[in-house]
Amino acid sequence: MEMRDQILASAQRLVQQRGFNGFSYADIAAEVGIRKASLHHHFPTKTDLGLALIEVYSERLNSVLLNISGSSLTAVAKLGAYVALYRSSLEAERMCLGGMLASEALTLDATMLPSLKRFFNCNIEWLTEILEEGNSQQIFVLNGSAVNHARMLLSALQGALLIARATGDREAFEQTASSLITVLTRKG
Amino acid sequence: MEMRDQILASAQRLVQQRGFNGFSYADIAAEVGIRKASLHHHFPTKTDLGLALIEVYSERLNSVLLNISGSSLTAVAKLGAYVALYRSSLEAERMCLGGMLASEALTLDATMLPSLKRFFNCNIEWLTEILEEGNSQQIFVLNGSAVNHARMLLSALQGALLIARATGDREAFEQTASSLITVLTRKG
DNA sequence: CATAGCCTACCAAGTAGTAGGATGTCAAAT
DNA sequence: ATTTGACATCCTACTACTTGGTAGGCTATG
Repeated sequence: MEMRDQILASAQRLVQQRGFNGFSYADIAAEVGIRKASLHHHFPTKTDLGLALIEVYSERLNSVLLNISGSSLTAVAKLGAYVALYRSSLEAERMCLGGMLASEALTLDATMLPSLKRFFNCNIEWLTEILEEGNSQQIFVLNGSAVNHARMLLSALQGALLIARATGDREAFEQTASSLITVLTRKG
Repeated sequence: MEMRDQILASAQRLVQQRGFNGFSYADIAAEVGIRKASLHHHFPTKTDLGLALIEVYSERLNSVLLNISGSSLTAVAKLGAYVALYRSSLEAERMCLGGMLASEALTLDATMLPSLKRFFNCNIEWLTEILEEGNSQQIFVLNGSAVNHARMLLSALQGALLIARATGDREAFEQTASSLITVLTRKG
């Protein structure tokens, strides 16, 4: 199972940096040191590989999110930890895997779309929890529903990562991220 | 010049829907009804085509934005008109051209990146103007600087479009968009 | 003996891009 | 007014390369 994980790690990096249409089996083969044909033994089609990538990525994210939400951090700090995930993507010049695949949605095999949708839903559900937690403790000042704020946060972070990665303006990402928190926590 | 415009229109649609790495000269050729080789007469390389696309797209956007900011609409309504641009992209199943290219930034010829960066700067500058206008009229309640709010708006709309297009959840886009306006206009 | 994992060798289709020729248009020189 | 030449636009035909994927064989491990 070692090789399978190497392949997944390489493919994940390639998708996050170059997109699903921006790399080939040859790229992975060169990186992990086996032949192209051998890759097809582990993942018969590129769609199989894509599905596995979303699954692994979602699982790993879920476990990280559970760690954060189960911690003793304040709601604000939990949100900060979530933001930090995007920051480290940016530092590695990687887009979020979900966001990258989302941009290519119309070119993907349709079987990948439900998994992708589930990925975003998980993010929103987790954010909603944290927002409700912070709201009930009067740490956050929500106007609309928590789920709407969650959607806003997710969208803004995906967009900020998207743009900062392309422009190379890391400072813009930081400003956007802290504005997002400020907006939630300010007393009117 | 008719053919050149047809090519640009076709290519723009293809980039917005499928990404710069998601279409080929053959796709355009089939759509506009000339041969692949003839396309190279108008745009010798795909990078030339990409540069022209950003330029045309930016110019058209700038003229739309000038119309909005020069109108007698309230600042909130001007923002609403900006949001409407994203909404119509979503309805056409298109990503913003800039956002799409941003996701593929690491695979693009580096000569395209400065134009792309300029595109995002134009958006932020325009949004900053509108926010300052609304702030001085006490229509908006800004916490941080106008430019930070502008970045947040741009990021959130790009992200909302990205996600809604992939999940097919148009309602999520609307909720996000109206949350963004609410956050700006609420009195604490 | 079966199967997992890898290999060489191959395939059909698609990629951006080039060479060179046909046709037309338009402006300057005759 | 007509010829000439430059240039624009398109074409057929092609190249060199990459793409995802397959066929079938080798070897080691259970």
